[in-house]
Amino acid sequence: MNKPLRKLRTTIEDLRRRELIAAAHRVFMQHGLGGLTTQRICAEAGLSAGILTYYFKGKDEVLLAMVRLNNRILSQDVAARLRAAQTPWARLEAIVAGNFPETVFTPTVAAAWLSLCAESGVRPPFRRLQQIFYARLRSNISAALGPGVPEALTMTIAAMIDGFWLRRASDARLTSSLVVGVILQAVAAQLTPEDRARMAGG
Amino acid sequence: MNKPLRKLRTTIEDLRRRELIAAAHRVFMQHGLGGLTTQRICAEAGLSAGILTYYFKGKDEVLLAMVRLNNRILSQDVAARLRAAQTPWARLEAIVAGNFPETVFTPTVAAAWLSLCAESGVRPPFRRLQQIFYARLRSNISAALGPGVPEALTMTIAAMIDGFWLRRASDARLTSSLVVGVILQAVAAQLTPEDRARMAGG
DNA sequence: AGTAAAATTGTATGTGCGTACAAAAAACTG
DNA sequence: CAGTTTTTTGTACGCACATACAATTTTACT
Repeated sequence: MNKPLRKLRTTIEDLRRRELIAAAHRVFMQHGLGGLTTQRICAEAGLSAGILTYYFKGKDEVLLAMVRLNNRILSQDVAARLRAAQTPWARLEAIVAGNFPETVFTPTVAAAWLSLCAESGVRPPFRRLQQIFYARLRSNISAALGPGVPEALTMTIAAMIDGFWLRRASDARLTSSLVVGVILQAVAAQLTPEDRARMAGG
Repeated sequence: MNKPLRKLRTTIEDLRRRELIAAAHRVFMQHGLGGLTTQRICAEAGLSAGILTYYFKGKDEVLLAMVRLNNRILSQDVAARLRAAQTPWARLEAIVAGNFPETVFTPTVAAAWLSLCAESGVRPPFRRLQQIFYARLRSNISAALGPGVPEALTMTIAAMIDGFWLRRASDARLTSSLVVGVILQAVAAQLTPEDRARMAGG
């Protein structure tokens, strides 16, 4: 009888993997990709230094899993807000606001996010994840805007979201609500009156 | 007579410093902040490994000087374009286009730039330089737009510039001309017809 | 030419990192 | 409880880096 043994094995293995990935995520948020060391990850998880290579092939595997977790968290937040939205305009608000959660839009997190984007530009696996993430963002924006709205507007919205995150790393005064307001106002100014009416309607 | 000796001393010292800073800049553009090692800097300058600590207090001094050089290059490019511009709208075009030089707007450079921004969020000296740079960018935009145009528009323009640079690190298709066109179109759409006329006029 | 100063080299030192691994501890099985 | 497997620990190795420094070469001046 080795069924329960195997089951426990995988259970503990999955548990530890999740713990380490979550710990890596917390360390990443506070120290960025440069300060994300195996020692710190294990310490944050309350485990010993060498445990990482027992459950993972190496640091990179943890990193990729951590990025996936990061993307999942953000996407789920946006998805929840989208479900609650009733009008196209409310859906746009949901996407924009969802990309600037009050408690997360901090210089520290922004710097961490930037360090990841910089790495994404150099390392193909990270780049792929980044592209998937962006594709979903673009798709969400396009869907919210509806047909007939130019693709260029989608690009500018995505660029503004990224741009304000980049700026946040160095700007202590930037707040979530300010940024969301500015972006939404800019979008509204670029829509035709008919589009505005349609999106406010339903 | 030690006058010429002193002169030569400072001349060579200045020369070497400039060479090392320029070499650091080239290495930075290609390898980012993470790949910017003292060995590589010295090799790029055609000098030996230990020379760096002879002319600088340490790596950080070179880094800061390198960032200043980087900002100066970008600022001078924009300044030259601004001098050639005749109308407010042309000045705005100069600023936007000047932030996306064709030969520089590449994934490699974008990744390097991002790695610097990430570091700026964490290290105060870098942050200060970044803030100075941004202040000038904002000031240029505001001056080009002229009085009466809301501050929010300035923010969105700056954010779009940063955002497209961030995106460029992961997006192989993004081109300079495309991005400049999209930004200018977005700005035009947010201006009142009167403002547009005024800016096109003179 | 000769000598003192300056400039450059090459290497040594200490640090922090990722990873490998043997030993210890814990958990499970019959 | 003894045996076996799984899990965890602590440490050790190799590598890359920034920096310090003694040795060497080059330059400047009389």
